[in-house]
Amino acid sequence: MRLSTKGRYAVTAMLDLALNGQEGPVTLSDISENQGISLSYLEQLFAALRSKKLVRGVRGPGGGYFLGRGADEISIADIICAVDEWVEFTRCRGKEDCRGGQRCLTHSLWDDLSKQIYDFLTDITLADLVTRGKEGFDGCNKDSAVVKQVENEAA
Amino acid sequence: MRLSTKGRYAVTAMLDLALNGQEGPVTLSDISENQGISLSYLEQLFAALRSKKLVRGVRGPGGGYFLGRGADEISIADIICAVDEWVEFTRCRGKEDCRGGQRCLTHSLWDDLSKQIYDFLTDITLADLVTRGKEGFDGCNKDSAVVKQVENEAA
DNA sequence: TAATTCCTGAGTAAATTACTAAGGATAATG
DNA sequence: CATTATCCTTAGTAATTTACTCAGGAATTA
Repeated sequence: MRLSTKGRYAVTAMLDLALNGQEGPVTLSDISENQGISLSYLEQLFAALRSKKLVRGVRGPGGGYFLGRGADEISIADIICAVDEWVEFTRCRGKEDCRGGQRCLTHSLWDDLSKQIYDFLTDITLADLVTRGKEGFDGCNKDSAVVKQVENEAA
Repeated sequence: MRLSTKGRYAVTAMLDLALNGQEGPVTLSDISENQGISLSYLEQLFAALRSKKLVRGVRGPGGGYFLGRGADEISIADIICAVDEWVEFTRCRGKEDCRGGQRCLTHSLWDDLSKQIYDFLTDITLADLVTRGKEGFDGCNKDSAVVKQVENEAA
């Protein structure tokens, strides 16, 4: 699994789509303005999302983007995989021999963790985020992991 | 949360340390050879790990690295945070006003997800990986998330 | 003293990120 | 039918990050 800022841009844009796409298509210009992402970069991201059928574009005036399927059928892992190339890390899978020992074990452990993260993000859908967000959210100054981290480093 | 190949190198190296550091320090040369990571890059990574007290270096012949504390007290999040700078993504936290609505909500949702991922990786320790790995592992050809993904794309 | 290891810093090629620019394709609207 | 709004495509690129090479210095053991 790979989770970079590129993936975040994609998830954020998809969230915007899930929130605003109820009564008609959402234009990239809207998302660009709402989320502070450049239009061209969005177009690049949406080319990838489109190719994985995660969004559907409608051309012409009044057009824009819809989610490609229900928000409850789109996982965070789907989105991240669409825009972040899945880079294979270990070298011992497939045809290469594993030298029967140490090296293989470490790599297997990594693979195991990688799968856990993937499964975790597969279980979270856009709909989940929207629902949870609308239920119990205390706004922008919420004690997020980011804030927590900054505080840790200050101490 | 950010999870790049750099973070993977660090986690893999720490796993190597957890597995091999039982009876004495492990040299970076060993890890370099075991995991196929260049020595200089390891030194760069270990400078970061050392500054966060996740490893302890012993100089001179017979020296090497130890884990800075018990493998059950080092989480994957600890490791990744040590080497991957934590980049703040949203712009509406702190002093900026949230324009009371849409933009803030999307960003909050992202923060929430970010926290979930962070908490998830905080709960997994090096010791967990080692234990789980030694218990029920079926080797290198295990059905990892990576393989699953490749299969999905082929279909 | 010599060897071995950690430790530090400078420099760098390759890849990735995030963007600008320029335009074509499609569809709604006056 | 001409205009306009949007998606869609391609090319290029500055800034950053990744992963590395090189060149040494510092501490410790033998």
